[in-house]
Amino acid sequence: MTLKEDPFKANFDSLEEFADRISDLLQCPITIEDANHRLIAYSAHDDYTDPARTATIISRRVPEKVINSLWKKGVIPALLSSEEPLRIDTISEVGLGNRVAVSIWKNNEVIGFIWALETERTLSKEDMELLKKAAKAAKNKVLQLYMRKNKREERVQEFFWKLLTGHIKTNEEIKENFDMMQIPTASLFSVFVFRFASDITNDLEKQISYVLQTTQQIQVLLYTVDRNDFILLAAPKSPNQPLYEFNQFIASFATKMKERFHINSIQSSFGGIYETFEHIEKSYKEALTVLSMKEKFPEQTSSIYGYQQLGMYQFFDLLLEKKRQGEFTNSSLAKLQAYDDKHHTNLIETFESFFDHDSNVNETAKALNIHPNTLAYRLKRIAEIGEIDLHDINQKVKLYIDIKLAKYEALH
Amino acid sequence: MTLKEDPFKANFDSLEEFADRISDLLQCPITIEDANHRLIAYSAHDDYTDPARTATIISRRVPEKVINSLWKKGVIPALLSSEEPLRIDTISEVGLGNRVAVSIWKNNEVIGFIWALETERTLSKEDMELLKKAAKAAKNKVLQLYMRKNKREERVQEFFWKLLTGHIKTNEEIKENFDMMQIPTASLFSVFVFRFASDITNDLEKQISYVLQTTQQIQVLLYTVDRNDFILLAAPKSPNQPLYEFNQFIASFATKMKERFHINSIQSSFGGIYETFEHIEKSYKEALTVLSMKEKFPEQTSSIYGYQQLGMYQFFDLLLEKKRQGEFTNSSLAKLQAYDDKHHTNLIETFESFFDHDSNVNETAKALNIHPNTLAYRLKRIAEIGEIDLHDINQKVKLYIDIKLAKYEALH
DNA sequence: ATTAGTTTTGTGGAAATCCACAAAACAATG
DNA sequence: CATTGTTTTGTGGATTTCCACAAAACTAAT
Repeated sequence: MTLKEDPFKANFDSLEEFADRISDLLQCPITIEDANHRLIAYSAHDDYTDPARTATIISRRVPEKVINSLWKKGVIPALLSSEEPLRIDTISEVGLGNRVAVSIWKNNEVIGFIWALETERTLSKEDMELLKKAAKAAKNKVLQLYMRKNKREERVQEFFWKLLTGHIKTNEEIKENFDMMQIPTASLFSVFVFRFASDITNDLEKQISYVLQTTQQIQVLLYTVDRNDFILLAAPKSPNQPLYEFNQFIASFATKMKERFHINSIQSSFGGIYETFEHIEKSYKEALTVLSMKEKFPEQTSSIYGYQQLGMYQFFDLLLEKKRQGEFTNSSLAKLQAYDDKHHTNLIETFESFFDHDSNVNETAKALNIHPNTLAYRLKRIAEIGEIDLHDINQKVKLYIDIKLAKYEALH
Repeated sequence: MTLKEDPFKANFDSLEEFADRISDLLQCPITIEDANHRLIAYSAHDDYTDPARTATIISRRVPEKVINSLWKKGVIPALLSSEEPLRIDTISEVGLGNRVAVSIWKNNEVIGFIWALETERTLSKEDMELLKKAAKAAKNKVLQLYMRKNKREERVQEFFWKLLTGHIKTNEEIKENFDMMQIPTASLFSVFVFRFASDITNDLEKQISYVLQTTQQIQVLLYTVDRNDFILLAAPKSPNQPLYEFNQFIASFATKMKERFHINSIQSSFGGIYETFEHIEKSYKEALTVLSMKEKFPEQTSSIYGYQQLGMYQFFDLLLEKKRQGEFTNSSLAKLQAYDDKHHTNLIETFESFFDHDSNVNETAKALNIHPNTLAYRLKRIAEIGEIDLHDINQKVKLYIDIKLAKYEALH
């Protein structure tokens, strides 16, 4: 095979050099990414590049909206299932001009992509063939990067577990490690847990990792896997609305996993949002608490992900313990329960739902499929039978908590 | 002194005999009571007696409404301050006909009363003198009764303390003791604690005891004193509305102590209402909890006496403990607090009051002396600053509890 | 099947709450 | 002292809630 037949036979010092070589041959700007769409290398001395490429180079990763759009158009799935180069037409919404892409393979796995922008000229069939060869030639270089990353990854994982289990106590020590491993630090962070239906396989881990790496809604600091839990330390992009950002992230994570990999039924949560790293263990535990509560109160907590949002459920374990010791007997609840049992009524459920719906008569009636007047009548009955004053928030809160607690106890 | 001059010089086997003797001499029905208006003896073979006397004999105590009325008219205070016989005109509301009364004294203390009904005839001045002598002669007999009672009282007190401190465990053993000491048992009961401003003196104890003995709103089973606490085991008259009865009793106890003995500022409470005697210790502890909560949350708990009514405050000690361990951090509260501190606003107080008033805008505005619109504005601000959803009852309850808890912690 | 008691649904008008907007008061700042 | 941002008060009208009463449906027991 002559150099003309395989122009990438030569050795290259760096991937940058390699990118320049392709660029020279094809006469168009070249970008090389890893499997997670992080920039590995790009050709220099290009006259024109489209906004998407510029943004990619600046932030050293492909912008999320571009990735999203490529998924939606089916580009990435196609690249992941074939070694053939693929032409992508302009997607002007995300600043993407015409281009050709090819995936870089190692065994049966995609480990990167090469992009060629068709700014000045359109690639011919031969050019496409050349690009395919380039992808094959790039394999080893990209793989080396991967290996190095993996080794580092192992050390980082060990460190993360130490943090999660509270084996590193002082903030200085933690910061030192962060610096040493070149993990970015953040002023605010929280631990996320994504619980999958079954144990997380290597493939699944890669897919999750892919979604995380390409998500730019949050800043990923560290992550690891524990059986069917995917554990993540992450920081918000801006410190103003961390809660909102985190919730957004969880929602989009779920939809992405579903749309792209057909994985549903992920239970997600995150712990408290803290400023100092000593609280990582705490945040992790809190995230686990949220998951356990979501299991026990699916309806109530369906839209709750953060420990903050867990509200009063935060101390249910504590209360349950005392309840078990026979502490909090509630005669109102006992009376209502007795009445419900005897007359097959739903007074307790009615009260619970009413309180759940912020004491809004109409909403509650709708939720229970009853007439608002029926609700009013039942409430009057509840006050009579349970001997409670429905204007006394204290009694109401107590009854509400006791109802939830009884449910919780039944499930536990 | 001849028998004619002092016709009571002779010995009498019983107080009944003594009552008959007075009755013979004065030609009218005679009733002898102890200091607590319990019937000690009464003359037989009387043709006519008024309804008040009949009721007294039947129930072996003067009906409460009669006592109340006698206090109101100033009769009892007069009898307690003078040895002279006193004529009382008909009080038809309570079925009391014309009569003459005299108190029985021992040293400087009244230990009983003699009542002479003027059914057939009106007593002359000489008759009144005779009655006074009778009162003097009755002293020793009545005193003997007292002594016997006191001895029994001591044993009973010891027993009660064992119950309060949980030193008698089994229900059978407790019942046995109750029977042995001839204390009436009841199907429902609770422990009351009345806390006075200073240590309870002998005099005060007698006054309290007097009010208790003459109260017929509840059934007094046992009582004792612990420094400035008066501890009482009592049962409701009927098992239907124990809560209501107990609350009524506490209110009337307070007014009576105030009106009759000018003692205000009694803190009252009662524990859980139970059916089996093993729970006496628990009920006592609960009553103490109520008092401690009343001390810490005077406004919120001013109309609360029963442990039941304490509602969510029941588990505040528990929560505080966890809070101390740094468990429940509430970033919403923290943010609101920071804002309040910086801008000298009252967001937290506003929210607290709003929740206290069952989310009623008008009431809250009135309580805070602000315009309802101001309240609406503040609530909007609270939602923004604290990042909480004011339609989410869970978050609201949590914030509310955290606010109260912070107050509680500050006080403790 | 009848009946008494309880529960649910329907109706209409009084009362209250909610909402958007404007105006005024206030505090902090340079 | 003028400016700026925040907070409070005022107003009018749309909307919702509340309440009392009547009617209908349902349940359990005779």
